[in-house]
Amino acid sequence: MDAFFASVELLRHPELRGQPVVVGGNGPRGVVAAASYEARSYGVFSAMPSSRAQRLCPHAVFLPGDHAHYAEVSTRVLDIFRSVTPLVEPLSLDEAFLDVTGARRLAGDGPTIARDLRRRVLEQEGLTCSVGVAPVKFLAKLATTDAKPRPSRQGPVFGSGVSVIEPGGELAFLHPLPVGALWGVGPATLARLERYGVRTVGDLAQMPLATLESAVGKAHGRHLHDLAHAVDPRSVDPDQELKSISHEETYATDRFDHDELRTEAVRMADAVAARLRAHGSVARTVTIKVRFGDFRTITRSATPPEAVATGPAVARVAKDLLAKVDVAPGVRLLGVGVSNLVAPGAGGGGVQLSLLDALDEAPGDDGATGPADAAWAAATDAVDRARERYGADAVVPASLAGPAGISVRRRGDQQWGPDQAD
DNA sequence: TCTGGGGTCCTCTGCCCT
DNA sequence: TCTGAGGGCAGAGGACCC
Repeated sequence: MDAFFASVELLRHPELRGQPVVVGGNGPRGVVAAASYEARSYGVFSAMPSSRAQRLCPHAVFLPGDHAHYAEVSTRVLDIFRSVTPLVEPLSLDEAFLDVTGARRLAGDGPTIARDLRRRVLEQEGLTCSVGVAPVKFLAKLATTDAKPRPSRQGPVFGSGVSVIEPGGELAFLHPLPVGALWGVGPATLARLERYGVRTVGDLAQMPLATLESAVGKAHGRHLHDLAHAVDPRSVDPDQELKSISHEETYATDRFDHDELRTEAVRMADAVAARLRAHGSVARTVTIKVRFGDFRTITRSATPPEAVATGPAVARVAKDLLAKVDVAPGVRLLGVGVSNLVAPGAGGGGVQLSLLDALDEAPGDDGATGPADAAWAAATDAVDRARERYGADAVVPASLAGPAGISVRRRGDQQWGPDQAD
C-alpha cells in the first residue's frame, strides 16, 4: 500500500487532500509513522523524529494515528488478495506476499493479476497500492519499491504501479541496484561491505563467499550471497507462527521511581498476557527491556520452571527481573515481552498448576506476593470474557485501578511515541 | 537535531553436563 | 580426582524489517 496510514487518514479527512499530512507521535519523543507524498517532498520520511519533521515541514498536518482502524482496513484489503489466492503472507499491515502460481489459469498471468488487484483495491477501499511481480519473494519486494510513486518538489511522480521482473531478467534488474537495497543490509552491514569496496549488488555477487562470510558472519554472508545471485528459496507461507509477544512504551519524561516502574510492568504484563491467551499459547520465557535516558538499552530475561499465561504470572517474573536493574540513571522506555511460545500443556513448558500453590498464596492485586496460577485460571478466563464484552478497561489489575480509574493501554495505543501530556 | 513499537533472526558468551 | 573438549541451552545484545 502506498503511504498506507496517511492514505487511510485522507479518506477520513478528504479536506486534507493535496496537503502534506504526517501520521505519528506528536510528543517530543514521537516519530513519523507515515507521510503523504506531499510531505515526503519536504524530506519527511517514516521513522523520523516528529520534531524534525515539524522543522522540515512546519505547515504539515500532524495526525495521531489510529492503529485499530488501519488494522480493519488492512483486513479488508487482505480479503481482496485472498479472493485471488489462499497463499497470502501478510508482512505488515500494509504489505503482503501472494503466490499466484495456482491462480494463473483462472485469473491470468502475474501482471494481469497485479493490475486487477490494484483496480479492485482502489474501487473497494479508495486506496492505491503498488505491486511487484517476480519469480521469487525478495525480487517481488524490490520490484514493488520500483513501482511506488516517487516524491519530488513538484509533488508525487506516479509510475505504472506495477513492476514486473520476468524470469531470466533477475540479474539485469538486481545487479545495478545499490547494495543497501537488499533485504538484510542495514547501516551496520552496509558500512562493513563498503570497506570491501562493495557498492552495488553486482559488486556483492562478485565477492567470494568466504570473504563475505568473514565480513558479515556465516549465516548472514551465505544469505546475502544467495540474494546477490537472485536465489531465494523461501516460499509464501500464509501460516507464519508467532514467536514472541511484547509491549513497550517510551515515556515523555524519564522515570526514576522503582515502585512506579513496577506498576508499569504489571500493566504491560497484563496486556501481554491477554494477547498471549488470545493467541491460545503459553510462554516459557519472560523478558524485560529497559532503555535509559542516554539511550543505552538492556534486556533481562528468565525462563521459569513453569510456562506462564496469566498477567500476575508474567508480572511476577518481570518484576523480579526489574528488581535487579538500577533505574537511577532514569528510564526512558520500559517493555515486557514473552517468547518461547508453546501450546498449553505442550512438552517442556506446560502450565503445571498445583492446588497447594493455590492454597499457599492468596491472590494479590498485582502479583506482588506471587498469586498462584491455579487460583487465577478460572478468574483469568472470566476476565477475558468480560473484556471481550465490555472493553479492555472493564477489568484491570487492582494495583492499576486508582480512585479515578485508569485507562489501560492496549496494543497500538501508543504506537508512535508518548503524547505531549503523557 | 534525536532516535517509536512490534517483531524476527543471528551471534556471542557463560554455564552446565558428559 | 582433576582437566579439557564439546554440545546444549539460556541469556544478552545487535541488526534488521515494516
